[in-house]
Amino acid sequence: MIGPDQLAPLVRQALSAAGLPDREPAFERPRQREHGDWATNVALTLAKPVGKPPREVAESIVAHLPAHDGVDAVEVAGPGFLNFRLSHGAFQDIVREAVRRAAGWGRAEPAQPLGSVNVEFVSANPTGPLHVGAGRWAAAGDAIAALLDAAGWTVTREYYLNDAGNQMELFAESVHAVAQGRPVPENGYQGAYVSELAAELAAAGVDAADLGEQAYRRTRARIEATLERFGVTYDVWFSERSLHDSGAVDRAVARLREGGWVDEVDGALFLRTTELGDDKDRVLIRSDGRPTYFAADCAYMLSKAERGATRAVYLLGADHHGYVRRLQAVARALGLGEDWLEVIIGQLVNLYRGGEAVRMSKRTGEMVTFDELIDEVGRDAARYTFLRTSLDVTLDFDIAEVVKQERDNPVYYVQYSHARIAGILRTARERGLEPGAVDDARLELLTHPAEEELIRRVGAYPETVAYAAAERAPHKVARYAEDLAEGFHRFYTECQVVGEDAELSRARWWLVMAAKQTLVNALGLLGVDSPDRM
RNA sequence: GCCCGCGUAGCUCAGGGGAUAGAGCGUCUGCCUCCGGAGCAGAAGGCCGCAGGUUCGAAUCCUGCCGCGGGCACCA
Repeated sequence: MIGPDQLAPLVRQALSAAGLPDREPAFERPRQREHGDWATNVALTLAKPVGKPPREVAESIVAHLPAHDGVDAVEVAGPGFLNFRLSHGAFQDIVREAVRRAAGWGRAEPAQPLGSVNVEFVSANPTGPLHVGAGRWAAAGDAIAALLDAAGWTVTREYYLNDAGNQMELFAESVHAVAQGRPVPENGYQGAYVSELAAELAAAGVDAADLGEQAYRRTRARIEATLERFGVTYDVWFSERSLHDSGAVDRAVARLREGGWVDEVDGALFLRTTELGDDKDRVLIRSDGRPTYFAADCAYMLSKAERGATRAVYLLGADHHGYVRRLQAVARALGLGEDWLEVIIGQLVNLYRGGEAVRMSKRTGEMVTFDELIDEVGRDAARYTFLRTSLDVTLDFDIAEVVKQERDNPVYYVQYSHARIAGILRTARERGLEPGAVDDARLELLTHPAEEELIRRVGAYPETVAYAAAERAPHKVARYAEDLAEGFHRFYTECQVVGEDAELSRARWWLVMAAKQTLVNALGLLGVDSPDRM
């Protein structure tokens, strides 16, 4: 693969030979095809310090640039860009490498493991079925975890179960009340789910004393089943209750106290988070002696570190962004290091049905469940719709729209390109094409513009994965997949794979294999299937 | 009031300080003797919210303003 890592040293040699000041050149993929495969603006940045016109600087760099097998031509263009055109040999290498590395194509190969990252996402309270908003965190958390894995991290996917505390008690009381025909308590949980649950438990002959616990277990099992159905598999389901039961909360509080971060005011224990960037101090232990949810959060964070995480990613909805400062404060108070904690805030999902807003309240029970969404639009379309948009943007999800465009959804555009390739391979087999080994294929025959463009897009895959991982931005993979699919569809329209010329057929067979592998890998990061038929 | 995010085509959204700002949907025009037309080619459609600033160069970075969404508990 020829990229900035290979080109930068050449440019620096040229700078030195031309008597220009040394500088690390920045490279970019030009938007316009005529501008080549890679471009750098070094000449523009050097023009002023050197006191020469940018194009003149650019010319002198080109004049001193060492030759390289992978580079065919270097041109000065526009205000003073250096445009690099890769050689056909470099293009052939892309096809061979994609095929050879197969499932590993696009994965980083760091010399040292990057470390162990804990990715926590969804973590919705087990007091009812997951609603549609949780779907965004399920899709995004899973994809970010996959991206970090591809970047070279050892990844743990984790769900934090809030199975202790007030909301849990309120939930149990609500189920009790409904079961006994009483009105649910103030701010309690109501709606169809709670009634159905109460009826189910009664039918199963569950003892009244056990009602709350059984309600929790069933709800938790349902959440697990929904996520499983969505294709999200967690490594760890972590119980908040276990933190209290094991004394982890007490240990965390003790540790914070030893660190000198704790004050007692009016009988309550406060963590002095203001000194650590928060806007007010936070209560750890209430004046009645009960620990807060926040105390459990501290213990939970400590637990992640003690279980070996060298980094922890918290994926939170924008409705929790007020937590960020206090979480950062806790990480500092626990001495976990500057980069240990990473909070990703995702904007919320607005749900519509035919342009009509759908409210999502768990307590009143008025909502569309995540399960219903999967039923209506399907797993792949749901995942893809969640992942196609940046997490920084509030997502308007119109169920009717996504259902209506079942054929126009971009996910099918991408999947269709894969199915088409699978179809080509079937045809090739039927017609007796023997592709041979990729190393024996005459890839130099792939000179059609549509072929070169497809190879170029396949070749952009590893840098896309690296960038998407660094930015924690799964949507960049989705957008890339659409570009790749487009490149394939254009190639398909212009070039026949299985044809008269056996050598050309073999070469194209391997090109199409490289594209197929790249589609599978990219969609795999997003948790979307690559079907052979649609 | 303070904090976070967002204002880009009719709609939903990409856009990594660069060269002529893109895609899907919608609208309009073409393309199936040929490996899958869930496709391809083309057209129309833009004060990149507004105003300053930094820069050789700003949709992109900084400041202010306007608009939209979210958050500011001894709740979780």
